[in-house]
Amino acid sequence: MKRTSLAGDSCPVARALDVFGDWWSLLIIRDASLGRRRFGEFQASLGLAKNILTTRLRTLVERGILKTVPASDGSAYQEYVLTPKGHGIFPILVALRQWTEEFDEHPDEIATIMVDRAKGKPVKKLALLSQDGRVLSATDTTLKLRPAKRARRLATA
Amino acid sequence: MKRTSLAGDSCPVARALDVFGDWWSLLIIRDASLGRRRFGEFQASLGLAKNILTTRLRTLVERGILKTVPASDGSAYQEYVLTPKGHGIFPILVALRQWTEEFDEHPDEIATIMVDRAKGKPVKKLALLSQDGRVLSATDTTLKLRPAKRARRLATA
DNA sequence: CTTGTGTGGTTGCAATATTAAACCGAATGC
DNA sequence: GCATTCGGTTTAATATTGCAACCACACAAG
Repeated sequence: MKRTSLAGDSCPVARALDVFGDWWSLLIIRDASLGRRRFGEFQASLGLAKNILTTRLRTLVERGILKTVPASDGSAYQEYVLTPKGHGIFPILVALRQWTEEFDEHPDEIATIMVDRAKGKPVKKLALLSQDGRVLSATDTTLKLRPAKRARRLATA
Repeated sequence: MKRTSLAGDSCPVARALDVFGDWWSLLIIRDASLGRRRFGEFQASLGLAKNILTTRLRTLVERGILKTVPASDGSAYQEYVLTPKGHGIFPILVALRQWTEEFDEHPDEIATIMVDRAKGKPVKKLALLSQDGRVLSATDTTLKLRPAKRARRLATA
């Protein structure tokens, strides 16, 4: 089987999926962003096998999404918290949430809505904007080859 | 293995992952949003086993992400194109792309950048806005229980 | 200090998914 | 008509997941 690795892929979507594109990682990250920190909290919340949770936490730490912190409630156990790189996944969670809110067949089964903490009102949909502020749809965008980074301070001739 | 189904979960993130959260589906959707339509195009582009591609395409069709259209270049084969529900996944792809662009250890390996088709300039980062237009970070948001939909036209007393 | 319990894992084994490769019929191309 | 491509299906080998049992350590009570 050997899940083909996407780490060397040139597509940024594939590269992201290589890091947290498996069945559980994003749910662990979601839980972490909701404030869960302990092994037992994740296990109880997600209901996954403990050995799987162990390996997922380990690779998420290896990849810089989570870090372990020595303690928090005084006990000698460790906790798992998001790094900045892990917090950066937040917009992806929002996008997933909003897709379900818009397209799910049984939206009545969705338990929660995301609100602006200050006002308590639902957030707006994520919008993709151009540099001059227009809202862009998929068809308004295209991909360009990334310009090669020019070598600094090295003469090209 | 029996991947535990997330379809009945009350979390919208989990529900989305249940639909296209496996190793290949999002990459197929990415390819479809780039205009690929044929079985062979997907297989060549992704390099996955053909039987897996077969089952993935079938479940994506079942779940309303893709639909088969009878032909397009006159040949008697069928093609796979995104439904509106499938096109709705676009912001998720953008969010994944932007996460890699911001946090990947080897950003020089990313081949493409997403640009505004009209102007050719890079798009801005997805922003989460409140109803009154403030940009929200993860800590500016919280989750609230979804208010139950009240039955229409039925007196509550 | 000894027993008991909860936390945070590890280890086996059975079940399942992925892969690569062979095979195959129908549709095209020549 | 003949070879090739397209779009799969089948098969066997291999990898991953899930479940359950086990285990070590920390901590608390006595």
